[in-house]
Order: sequence, then structure tokens, then C-alpha cells
Amino acid sequence: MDYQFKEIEEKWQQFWADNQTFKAEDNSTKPKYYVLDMFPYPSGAGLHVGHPLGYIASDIFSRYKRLKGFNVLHPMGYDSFGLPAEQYAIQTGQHPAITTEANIATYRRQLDQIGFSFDWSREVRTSEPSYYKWTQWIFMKLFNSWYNVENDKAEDISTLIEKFNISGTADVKAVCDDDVKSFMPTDWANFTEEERQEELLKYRLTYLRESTVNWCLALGTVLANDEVKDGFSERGGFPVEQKKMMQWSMRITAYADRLLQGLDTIDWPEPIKEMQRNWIGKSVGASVKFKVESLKSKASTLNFELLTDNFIEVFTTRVDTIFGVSYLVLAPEHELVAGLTTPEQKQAVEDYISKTKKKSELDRMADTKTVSGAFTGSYVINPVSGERVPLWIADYVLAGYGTGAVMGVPSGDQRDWLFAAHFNLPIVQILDGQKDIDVQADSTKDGKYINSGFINGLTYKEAVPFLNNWLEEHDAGKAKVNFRQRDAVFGRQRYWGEPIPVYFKDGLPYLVKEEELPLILPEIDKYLPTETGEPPLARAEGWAPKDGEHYELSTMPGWAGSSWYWYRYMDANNDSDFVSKEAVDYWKAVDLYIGGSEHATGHLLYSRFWNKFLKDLGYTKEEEPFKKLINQGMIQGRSNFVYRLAIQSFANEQEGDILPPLKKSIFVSKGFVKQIEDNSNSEIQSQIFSILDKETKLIKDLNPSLIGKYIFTGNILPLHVDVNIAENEILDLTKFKAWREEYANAEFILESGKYICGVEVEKMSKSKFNVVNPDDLIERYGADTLRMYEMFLGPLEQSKPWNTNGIEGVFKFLRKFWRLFHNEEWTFHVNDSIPTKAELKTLHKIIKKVQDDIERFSFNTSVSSFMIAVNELTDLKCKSRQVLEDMVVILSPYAPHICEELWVKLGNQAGSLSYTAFPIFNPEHLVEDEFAYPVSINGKMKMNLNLSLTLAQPEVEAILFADEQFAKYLDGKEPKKIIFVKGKIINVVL
RNA sequence: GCUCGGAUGGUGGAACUGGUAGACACGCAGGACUUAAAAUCCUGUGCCCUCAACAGGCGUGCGGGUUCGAUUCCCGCUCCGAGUACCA
Repeated sequence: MDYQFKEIEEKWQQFWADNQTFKAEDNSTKPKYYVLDMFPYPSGAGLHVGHPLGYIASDIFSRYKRLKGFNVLHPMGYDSFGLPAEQYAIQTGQHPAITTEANIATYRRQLDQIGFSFDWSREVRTSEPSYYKWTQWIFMKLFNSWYNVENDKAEDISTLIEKFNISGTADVKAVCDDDVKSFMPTDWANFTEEERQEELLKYRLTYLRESTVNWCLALGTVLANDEVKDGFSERGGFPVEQKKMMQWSMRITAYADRLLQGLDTIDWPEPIKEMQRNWIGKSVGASVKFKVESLKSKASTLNFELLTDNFIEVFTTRVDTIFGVSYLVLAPEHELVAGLTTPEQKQAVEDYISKTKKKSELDRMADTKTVSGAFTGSYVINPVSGERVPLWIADYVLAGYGTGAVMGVPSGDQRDWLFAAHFNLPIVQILDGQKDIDVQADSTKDGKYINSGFINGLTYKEAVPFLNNWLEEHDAGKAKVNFRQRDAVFGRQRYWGEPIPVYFKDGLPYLVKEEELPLILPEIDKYLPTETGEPPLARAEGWAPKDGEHYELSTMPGWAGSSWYWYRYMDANNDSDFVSKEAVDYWKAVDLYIGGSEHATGHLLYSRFWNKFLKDLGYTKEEEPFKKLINQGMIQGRSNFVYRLAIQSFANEQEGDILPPLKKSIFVSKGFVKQIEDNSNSEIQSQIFSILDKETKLIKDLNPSLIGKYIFTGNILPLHVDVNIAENEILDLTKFKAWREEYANAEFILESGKYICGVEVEKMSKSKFNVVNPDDLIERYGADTLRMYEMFLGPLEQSKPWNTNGIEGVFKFLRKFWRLFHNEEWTFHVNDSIPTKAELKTLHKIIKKVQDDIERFSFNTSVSSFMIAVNELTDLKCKSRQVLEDMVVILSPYAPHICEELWVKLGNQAGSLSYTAFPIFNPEHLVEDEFAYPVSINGKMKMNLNLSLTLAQPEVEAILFADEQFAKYLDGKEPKKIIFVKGKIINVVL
């Protein structure tokens, strides 16, 4: 029978499901391999053709690894908490669990029909209590932990309490809040329970603290930094503002250095690593204290007490330039600004602050050219030189970074230079290596210091440690490392997320008991905040802790459930642990992770953080969770356009009713659009006229009293047309007329009898009619064709527009492959003949090629090679069972359904294909004894010469000079040099 | 601005360590089969010159360099895409 993909694919998908063919073994002597796809959020729109790209690649890889003798873990599940289902719930009242369930069903159906080899017995859903129980459990572990800098790892909070008991805060080196108290063990002993809890909260790895957060009014929730793009929420694009709120946060900053260092140990794409490095933003430098000059004599109204011993701390990466400081700048929001402003400058400073406030976050970011600022009237003292330095405020200093204060060194920093030039502040050269500092700043580190007091004559390398020591000795600063990364806000004022397992007593948070987990998400009547502005969970009736006042009303953010899910897959149905020790010992970490680069600074950073934390507590083994990461490229949409002529009714006459607007649309094929626009094709012009004349006449015949005629205005409107009704840019006119009622009687001006559509690359979206659905393609060509075509499209990591043109080629290939196993009458037919040399050569070429390609994730090139192999075997009329059976195994990771079918027809047991052995490459079959040497003259290829590969240069030269054709090229000249590379090339230099 | 990608026929792309540029596929053109169409099969297809063949010239974004030889390595530039942005 001809290749019946539908029947074959349904049959094998059913077989795999019934037999749990892809269930990974828990106890195996085989080496393990863990292939993971990024956790999908089951959206209502289902999968479009871009989504499965990465899944197909990881599936090919998984199937290949099984054939190579690995015990492969290849799971799938759903990150099923999230905003879209909740937004939908708000609009419709539908419980998000119901929407989510329905969406998951769609996803599952779509995934199944592509033929993925997932181990569905391990499916997880983050919104299931059996799953989020463990997300809550990890939260509790974080709450009960602190970061001990001495051991550079997280430890149970009890070890901190012990330190407090024995020596107070003296021995504690922790990553903690800035406002922790210093105390003696006796003080600790005298603290009340509330005081102790309050203090411990400042050390916990997840903590509650009043902090500035990104508040999104439209979504009614706070957002993490990575969820905000250019001042708008990433989901929905709503404005985001800064607000002070009591919030749960995760002390990810404790891990900043380890997160940074770990990047050097993992095989990830460089751009992703770079994004994480930038996000963490480590700067090595120094903090320096500038004492504030006493203002006693000048301003009697100021608070002297506050100021006398006050200082401003700045962070700098160029402490060596400190003698070049000509001013200091505070962020306008800095808390000291008000106190340090002199009465004379009060007006100017307040004006500036109110001007800054009016600027939106976005304006402030966009406007980086204009220099602005205001003088506070105060001075600070440069600790190294004792000089008075004026204190300014300016919005180029960000309150959120470093200390919110900057020392201005105009000669070394362009931004400072512009500021100084604008406000006439001194620009002092500090290195003899600096050039042209009257034109612009020179940030060089070359040369020796000048105008720099006690570091004059030193080099950069000498000056930095010297200054750091000096500052520390004089209590004026010290070497310091600063990070851009902030702690991650962890609470969301939303319903559809994991409840935070915390209740409150006397205003302090306490964990619920571990036995009470999971803390189930309660039912509520409406998915909206309460009238008093509390989160939706405040609506839950009777939802109260046994002890204490109320539960935490925020829920966890979207990234909570996805920050540890790869461990759950190792042991998905464990009721007593989030994952068993045995499972972790065996599976360890993800070997290959495939997903989009949009998770670079969110999921991929948080996951690494939780992973390190779980390792610190001894629950897991690996410092890094994802050993190798591949980013599949984005599939963009490819829109098709039709071009409608803009037609008007026009009349010269005064009397009578003018023609009604033309009901008929006239479309002109792409090739004529430009010609019409520049009036260069009179034939088309007259064609348009005659159509319009005909229409005019038609209407006037019906109603002779009408006046005027239809004319073409000269404008052409490009309109999106559904990509599914055009093929290879040729519009299917029948389908197009049926597409929209108003086009039923449309007219077309065709080129060579065809209507050619325009093309543009855009985002894939419904409104642009460029969404291609895998279901339709599977219906028409089958899953095996879709799988291979998605790979054939180009390199996995490259972004590209989807284009269905060409899928026929892959489909034809599979038919041709099927035909290899059949005779003219489509009867299955192979024989037991001994393979010929040529057949073996083809076979071993493809064995090697596919093996090499898969291991370097070059799936597109193996598809081409399969085509070549099948073309060759077809030409050789190969019917050898031995060769064809190996072909089935090699192709099976790519096109599993057709291969399963042929495998059984070849006499093998159903289902055994997935675990058979990948054919072993034997290089002997590729050994050639002849080679058609390209002969080039001066590097330009001229001819081929068939020579034995055993020949060395002298023999080759002899044959070459005896060659007639070559003599022609030589044209009597004497070669200067002959380069001979065995098996590669002969190049003659004339 | 900075960082990271990328640029090869009409199209998607191949050429893995410098060694025959354009594999494979789409599209297009011509042919076979057919009453016809679809499907299938065969042939051709980088550009220019040429009726055609032979032969030749030009060709991997642009300009240089290294080399017997460069899509591949080096220097400078242009354009496109992604990320990031007063980070002190």
C-alpha cells in the first residue's frame, strides 16, 4: 500500500501510550541522560507551529540517546499557575482551574499527535496541591535558612541562633538586611520572642520587608524586575510605578557571586550567559566616605546634630581617580537631600526634585543627553585631599544602585565631564596618560598619577591597593564589591498562585506546620481585590490558621513552581519527599535543556538560585541544574498580502444621484503594484479602466438616472490575507472568495494567470492571519513530515519566519523512503541479498553523518543527508534487508511513526525499535581508492583529474603534465610551483 | 551608546579543522505519462557574454590584508536582528 501516514501515526501513538514505551527506568544499569524542555504555560490559544520546534529537537535527541544505550528521562508537564487564566477568570467568573484544565487538554492532544516520546507517567502541574505542597515546603526551608558568608553557603537558621546565644552578632558574617542590630549574647537572651523573630527575619533567605517595589495597578500586583520592560509590565503592557510596600522577597543577592562564577562551568550559549552577567552586574571597587562639612555657621535652621558627624558614602570602580573629584552627586530621592540643602538653594533643589518626579520612568531613561542638576549649597570633604567638594543632586544618579551617591571625576568619566562642563566645575587631569581632556573625558588607566597628592607617580596597579588600605586605616572607606542585582520580590497580590505557607501573629510572620502542607488555595467568590484593597485571598471565607490572626494573603509569583520542577520529574509521584535521595543520586541534573532565550534573566536565574540553595542544605548534589542549554530560534510569522484598488464614484455633472460606492473589490497581483504606482504599465491601466467601465455600465443599466462613473484613485491598499489560502505566494482564488462574504464577487488582475501575494515577516498572530497551526499540517502531511520539515527549515538556534513552502519536498522524501521497501505494486518487498559496496557506502555515510549532526544539534543537515541517502539507494535499486533495516533505525528519531511501521514489517517485534541499537559506523566502507582531484591554476578550479589515492606528488605531477587538457591550460608556460594535498587538491601556480 | 548574533542564487539553506562555493529542498522552465487535470517520473536552472555549444568573465554585504589557495583567518566599514541602557 502507498504511504498511509494517518493510519500509521494513529496506530503507533496508541501503541506507545498503551505500552508506556517511553517510561524511564528508575533503577537502571544503563548510563542516564536527562533531556528537558522548558516548562510550557498552557495558554488558551494552543500550539502554533513555532512552539514544537524545540520539542521536536529534544525528542530527536532523546530517541537517539535511547538507541545509543542510555536510560533517557524526557518528561513533560505544565507551569499551570499564571496570569492569563486569572485575567480570564476576572472577565468571565470561570474558575482558573477549569480554564487551565481545558487548555492542558488541548496542549496534550496537540503534543500527542506530533509523536513525542515523553514519559507521561511523570507529568507534573504546578497548580496541583500534590505539587505545590513541595513548592511551599521549599519556601519554608528558605524561610528557615540564612546565608553564612564564612562557609559560603546557606545554613539552617538554628546555626545562627546558636551563634547569637554564644557570641551575639560578633562572629556572624551573613548576607542580611542593612539595618541589623549589633548585640551581645546577653542582649539576645533578654530579647522578647517578638524581638528575636523581628531580628531573625532580617537574615532569613525569604523575608518580609518594607521595600520599594514595581507596582502594577492594572494587574493589581507587584512585579519582579524581570517582569518589567521599559516601565511597563511584560504581560499586558500596563504601566508600572515604584511604591513602598511590605513584601516577601528572596535573598538571591546572597548567591550573586556563585551565580556569576557558575556560568563559567556550564555549556550555555554565550549571549545568555552574558545577559545573566549583566543582570547580576558585579562591580569591583571601593566605598568611600565623604564627611559633610558642618553647616553650623551658615544655616541656623538646620539640624546640627544630624550633620556634625555625618558622611555620604559613595561607591566607585575607580578609587584611583579620587584626587580628581570636583563634585559629589546624590540621587534626587536620596534621604539626606532635604537635610543638606541650604536655605539659599532650597528653592532650586525643590524645583529640580519636582521636575524629576514629573518625568516618567520612561522619559528619564530615554533622555540621556540633557545634563541637569541642582546645587544643594552644602560641601563635603574629600577624605584623601581634605578639599571641599560641592554637593549636587542630579537625576542621572539612581537611588536604587549602590548608595545613591556618586563622586564626580570629570577628567575620567564622560558623563561627569559633561556635567562639569555644563555647570562650570573644575576638570582636573590626574594621570599623565590622559589626553585631550579639554574636549572629552579620557578613562585611561595608563600612565602615572599627577595632581594626586600621596599617589603621585604611582601606576594604576599600585595606586588601587594602596588607596584601599589607606581608606580602611583612616576609617574613610574600604574595597568593596557591588552588585546591580536586587533581591527578588516574591509575593503577588493575585489569586491563581501557590499560597504562601505563612500566618501572622502580632504582626510577625510564622510558618505553618509542615504537617499542614499543602496549604490549599481556598475558593473565593470573585477573583478581584477586596473593597479595602486587600488581595483576592482576603475574600476566602473561613480560611484561617488555628493559631494566629490570618494567613498571608499574597500568593507566590509565576516563577516559584518552575524553579525546581526538574527535580520533581525525577520522582514525580513521591508523597513523602519533593524528590527521593536515590532519584537525585541517579539523575543528578539536566543534561540537555532546550528552550527560548526569553527566560534568560527570569526562570534560568531563579532556578539556578533555588538549585544552589537546595544543594547547600544537602537535598541535591549539583551546583548547576542545567549542564547544557540550547536556545531554539523564534519562529516568526510570514504574512501574505493582497492589494486592493481604491475606487471612487466620480461625477462631473451637477444634477442627479451619484453612483453608490462600488460593492466589488478589485485586487491586483503583486507584480503590478509598483508599475501602477509609477504609471509605467499602460496595459494594466486600460484593464482597470475597462473593468470600471463595465461596472459603471452594469449599475447604470439597472438605474439609468444615476450619474458619474467609477474611477481608480491611484491608491492601492495592502490587506492581510490568511496565509492558509495561498500556496507559494499564489492565492487560491476560490478559497479567497469563500473566505469573506464581501470578496465573493471580487475581480482580480492576474499576472501569467496567477494572483501573486505580497510577503512580510511579522510576529505570528491571529490579527495578521499568519498563524499556522500544526494540526492542519498534520492532517495534510502527517506528524513525521511536520517533524522533519521543522528541522529542515534551518539551524535550530536561528530565528526564522515560518514558511510552509517546501513541506512537499519532505513529504515526497518520506514516500520515497516508504517505496524503498515496496515493489511497483506497493507490496512490501525486501530481500536477503548481501549488500553491495555502493549500498554499504551510502549506509555508512549516513550513519556517520546523522551521528555527528545530532551530537552537534545540527538537525537540518541530517534531513538533507537522509534525502541524499534515499535518493542513492533508490538509484541503486537497493532491496537489501540488512541495509534497509539499519536505515529504519537511523531515521527513527526523526520520523518515528513510519519507522515503527516498517520495523514491524521487517519482522521485528512491535515497540522494540525505540530500544534497539544505533548502527555502528564502519569507516572501511567509506575508503576510496580513487579521487577526482580538482586541478586549479592560481587557485581557480579548472578541471578534475581522476587519480589513485595511493599516488604521491611526483607521480601525480607526471600524470598531470602528460594530460592533454591540462597542457591547454598551461599554454606553454612553466609552472612556478605545484601544491599537492593528498585527497584534496592540486594547485598549479603559473 | 555598549554587548552578542547575522548577511551565500528567485527562496529556505549546505560547505564541520583554509582546499571543487551553491549540496539537499522549494520555486521556475521544458519534457514523459494522461482525453484532460492532479499525482508521479525525467531533464535543466548562480549571474554576465553567446542563437547554441565550446570557451571565457564575474561571483559568498563592502574595502583592504595574510596565503599557492579565503564563505572560512586578520583589520576597517555598511546594513539587519536580539539583549541592555545614565550601573558610578
